[in-house]
Amino acid sequence: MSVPTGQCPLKKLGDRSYHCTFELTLQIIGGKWKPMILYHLGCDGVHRFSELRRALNGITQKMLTQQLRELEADGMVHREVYPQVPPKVEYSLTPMGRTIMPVLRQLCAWGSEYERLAAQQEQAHLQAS
Amino acid sequence: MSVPTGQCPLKKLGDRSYHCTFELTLQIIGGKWKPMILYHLGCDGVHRFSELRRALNGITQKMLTQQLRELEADGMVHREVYPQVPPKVEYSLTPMGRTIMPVLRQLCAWGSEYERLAAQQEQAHLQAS
DNA sequence: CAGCATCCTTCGGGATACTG
DNA sequence: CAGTATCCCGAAGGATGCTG
Repeated sequence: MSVPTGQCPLKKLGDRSYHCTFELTLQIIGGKWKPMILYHLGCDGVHRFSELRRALNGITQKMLTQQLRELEADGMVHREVYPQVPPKVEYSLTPMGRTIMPVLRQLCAWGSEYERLAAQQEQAHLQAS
Repeated sequence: MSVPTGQCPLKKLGDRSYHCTFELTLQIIGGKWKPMILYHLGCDGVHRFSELRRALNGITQKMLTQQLRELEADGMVHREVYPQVPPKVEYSLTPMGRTIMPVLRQLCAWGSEYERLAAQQEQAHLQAS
């Protein structure tokens, strides 16, 4: 596994460049909204645009479109357009997209554990005062 | 494990609020620099401020300070100040901070796999044209 | 060396209006 | 419904100078 140091040679993949695979990962699934988008698509399956928007809680239409297009370009998300009126578009994870789910679940599990420990400490702190 | 939907009730932990533990995780270790900072501290151990800055490749002093303070406040990073001239400050992961490393390694491994598959496809595309 | 304070710029992203 | 297309603001973050 590549170790992420600034000293690594710059790699290229398509029009993207990065120093290590960790950085590559962050470029693909990092940012403010992408992890949540992927998580929703992974947990609940296929989603329409407006469903995703409601689920994301606070994301604007512009941002959601933008992030989905980037995920699509990176082969993580599939966009299915139904040629009908009114329009219907469904988003889902590609096979590649599905491979990130175990890691996202781990992140979520880590959060649960952190929550548990932090709550304990908060409790202890209250008792001390 | 909590499912991340906007419909969940808002939870509180300290002065932080979130809808699910996945969101909590992102608040703690998400953002442009934090994953890389944690990864460096986790892989290479203790780091001085200037070492980290060099390793991070492009981060400004202001950002590095800011991110380190937030990680410290969240119990992920330990800051050891040596009272001497010139000053020396060393950063390392706390026990809590170390618990995130397996997940970060998974993210890195995922990137390697993505890189491999994407490179294959790029190759196939070149041959076709 | 490891910061803090300040100023200043960029651009992420919100609001709004319009379309196939 | 699922988008584009603009306009525009404000916070994120860069540059610089100073200090214990």
